[in-house]
Amino acid sequence: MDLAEALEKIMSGLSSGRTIIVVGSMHAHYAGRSTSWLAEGDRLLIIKSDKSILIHRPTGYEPVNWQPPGVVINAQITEEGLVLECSRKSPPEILRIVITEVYSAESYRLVDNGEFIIHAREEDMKAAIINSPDIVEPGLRIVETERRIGDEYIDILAVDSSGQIVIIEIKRKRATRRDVEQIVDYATQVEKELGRKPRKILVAPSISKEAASLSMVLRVEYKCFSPRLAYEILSKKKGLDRFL
Amino acid sequence: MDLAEALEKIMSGLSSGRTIIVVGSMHAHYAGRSTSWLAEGDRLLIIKSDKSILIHRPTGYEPVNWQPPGVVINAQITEEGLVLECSRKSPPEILRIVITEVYSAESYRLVDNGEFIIHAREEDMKAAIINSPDIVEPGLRIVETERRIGDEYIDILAVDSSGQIVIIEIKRKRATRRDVEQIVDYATQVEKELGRKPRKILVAPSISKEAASLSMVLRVEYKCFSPRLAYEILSKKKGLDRFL
DNA sequence: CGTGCCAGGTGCCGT
DNA sequence: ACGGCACTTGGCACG
Repeated sequence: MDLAEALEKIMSGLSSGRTIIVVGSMHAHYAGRSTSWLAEGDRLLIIKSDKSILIHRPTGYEPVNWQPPGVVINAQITEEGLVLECSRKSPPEILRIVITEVYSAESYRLVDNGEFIIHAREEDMKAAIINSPDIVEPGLRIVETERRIGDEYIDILAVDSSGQIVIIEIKRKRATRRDVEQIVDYATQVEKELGRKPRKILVAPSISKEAASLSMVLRVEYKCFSPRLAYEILSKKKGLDRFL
Repeated sequence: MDLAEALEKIMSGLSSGRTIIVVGSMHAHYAGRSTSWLAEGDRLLIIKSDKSILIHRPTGYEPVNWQPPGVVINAQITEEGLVLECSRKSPPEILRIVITEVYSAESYRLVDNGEFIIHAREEDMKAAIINSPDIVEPGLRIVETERRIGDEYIDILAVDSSGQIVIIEIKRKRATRRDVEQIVDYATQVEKELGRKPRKILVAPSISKEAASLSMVLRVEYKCFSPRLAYEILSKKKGLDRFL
């Protein structure tokens, strides 16, 4: 396809809020939070209807260059080729794309109001524990969630059957040494604020060897629980609720 | 476009290692590390030549659903529509895409050997400091980089003009409370291992108010330095080297 | 393979 | 705007 023709497709697509797909050979330069050069090659350029921009190579998950939604786009043909300058003010950054050959350039009016539901995340683990604290320990009572201590947040604050304060930190993946350190830091903050030494329970599907030995030293308890199991429990409960 | 025609485009594209772009109405279900449902809507489906898969909505940077490179793809037409089952074993997960309407389906043989160079990252800050330790403090001598302490890594280990050990932790962005805690943790490890209390210097373009007050308490020093400045210094040095 | 850590991370939510 | 934090984070380097 001709560069001039492609420019027209892009301009009309931009003005009508369509999603534009250009397949072609291009190079790009980015300057902003970082600085990058992308040499010539065949790529997929996507300009979405919210003016977010993606340059995808023919492999891999990530775009090689991009701009977030809402950039200002300036398009023109120069002796270099079809030049797109995509810039924004905060943070100040610019992506300059030079398209030298166009294999395809089309725009589409895409209507997407489809709901997106995601489960089996940390949020589900939290919900399941709030719903049934016994998952962590029999007799546990939830006091507060997302409690702010200083600048940080504690997933769940609870009280055990003997009346002692319990800090619960939830991780959806294998708990690391850092996670153990984090909950200890929370405990220090809580003790400073409430004047009582809390118990510390790390809830995660597994725990690394290093984290396990550190947790012994720092008196952090570990309870095995997974996002998948949490989701199953919640689904079952929801199913029952429908019956009752 | 007809679903059967689109299926043929996809199959031939897959067998010849092309990058496939389908624009159409679809819904999807993902199960694996998490679980998600995506209701019907207009989207952009990309199957790259390495068999990575991306479903992009008409807005935003991120794909709504995806699969990393190397999945096994099964495509067929059922009464639901054009069904793509993309699965992999480790971790076990599957993305099931049902395309009900196709606006466009094309495949392209993309050749992309273009180099990608990126600068002004943490790596550049480290390189600049190793090259000219005076940036951090006059008289500083680098001892070791990426020193492993336990399971963790210290960016730079150095010795100051008075012979005291210095731990340097580099951050490309504003230093947070957590960064201060991290370097203190490193210092504890170093003291345990080397038997001497090290100085702790946090190098970052800026520091949050909370982090600054915490650094006072925990005796963490702060030195202002940015990835951009590091990159400029390195570029200048490289330019000089060419002359000498 | 797991383990740690950076990333132009992005996105969400809160002050 | 800054701050904290999860994410199917992805990506890389290293033991």
